[in-house]
Amino acid sequence: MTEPRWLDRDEERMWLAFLRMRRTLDVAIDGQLAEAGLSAADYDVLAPLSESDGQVLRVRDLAAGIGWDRSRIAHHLRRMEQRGLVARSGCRTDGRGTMVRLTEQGRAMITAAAPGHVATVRRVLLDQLDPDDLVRLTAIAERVVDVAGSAGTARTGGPT
Amino acid sequence: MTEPRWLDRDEERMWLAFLRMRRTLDVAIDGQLAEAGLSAADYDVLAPLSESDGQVLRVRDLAAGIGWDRSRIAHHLRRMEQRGLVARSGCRTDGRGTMVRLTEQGRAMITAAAPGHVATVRRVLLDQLDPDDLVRLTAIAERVVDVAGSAGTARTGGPT
DNA sequence: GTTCAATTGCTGACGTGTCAACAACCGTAG
DNA sequence: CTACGGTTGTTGACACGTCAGCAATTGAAC
Repeated sequence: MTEPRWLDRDEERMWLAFLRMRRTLDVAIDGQLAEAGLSAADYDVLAPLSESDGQVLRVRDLAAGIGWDRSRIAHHLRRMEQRGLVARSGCRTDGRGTMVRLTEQGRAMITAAAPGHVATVRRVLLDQLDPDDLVRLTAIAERVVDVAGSAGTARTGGPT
Repeated sequence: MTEPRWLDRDEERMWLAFLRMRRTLDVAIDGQLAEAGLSAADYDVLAPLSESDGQVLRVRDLAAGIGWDRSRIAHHLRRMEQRGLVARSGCRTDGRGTMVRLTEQGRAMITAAAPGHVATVRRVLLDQLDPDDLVRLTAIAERVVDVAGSAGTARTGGPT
């Protein structure tokens, strides 16, 4: 791999635009949520909780649902508990487990933030896509996830 | 805004796939750079330096080029300097300024990492796009950046 | 020259994410 | 029952990014 194939003009333009779009979306979404007193990570945690039965989930399942590792969610739940957004309690059926419950305040926060969040996603991204774009972008994203996922351990270019 | 328009099935599918694609790209790119001993932030700093005349840039210009604020780049340059990747020195023409120079080791690191980085970007994203996708995705990204950029201060939905 | 706002870079404090290590617990094999 | 590997959640250490505040310097106004 001494002489790689560098990006041509159009490829570099796409890549730079893609990186800038990511940053743009982050700024818009983080900013809107911040107005509601939440971070994007808070929203990731609160959304599944608010949609679950009894506003309660096991930490393991919550983490798996949003793709976080145990360490990250433990740290974040501790901080969210200190802020009064969630409450933790032991799991009755599994001594190892911990249940997370949405507090009344947490429910109020996510309820207040959700409409603006959806509106922001719509405004900055969805409104910029015509129906065909939507289909294309979905297909691209799913292809990227699938290919990189299945090739997670496997090697790619060179001789195996 | 008591009754927002929620995402329909296809919109939600696209948004979730988009978020997963972001994470997939991050994991792939961060992982490849980590094998070369660099973080994505390191790469952002080293790439412009390696392409500049004399491998030297003023901190202000470097920060502006990659879109970082002064605080972030000051912190990161301190850490990179401790690792021997860059060196700082005063600016001769402006007493406030600081010049950053790529060290020999820093040059070696970016040189070693760059081919794999480009190959990874190509493998996980570019190779998944046919020529029409490339054009579409570029247009979408640039549109998102432009719209959100020009609407940065302005308001959207409500009465102006 | 003096004054003053703007620029530039740095720092400390704080919240965050990752890594390695740990303790507690479960399920199963024996 | 005991032993043991796997699971679950937590913690401490560390790197990172943001924010507010600071000191030094510049350039322009006077």
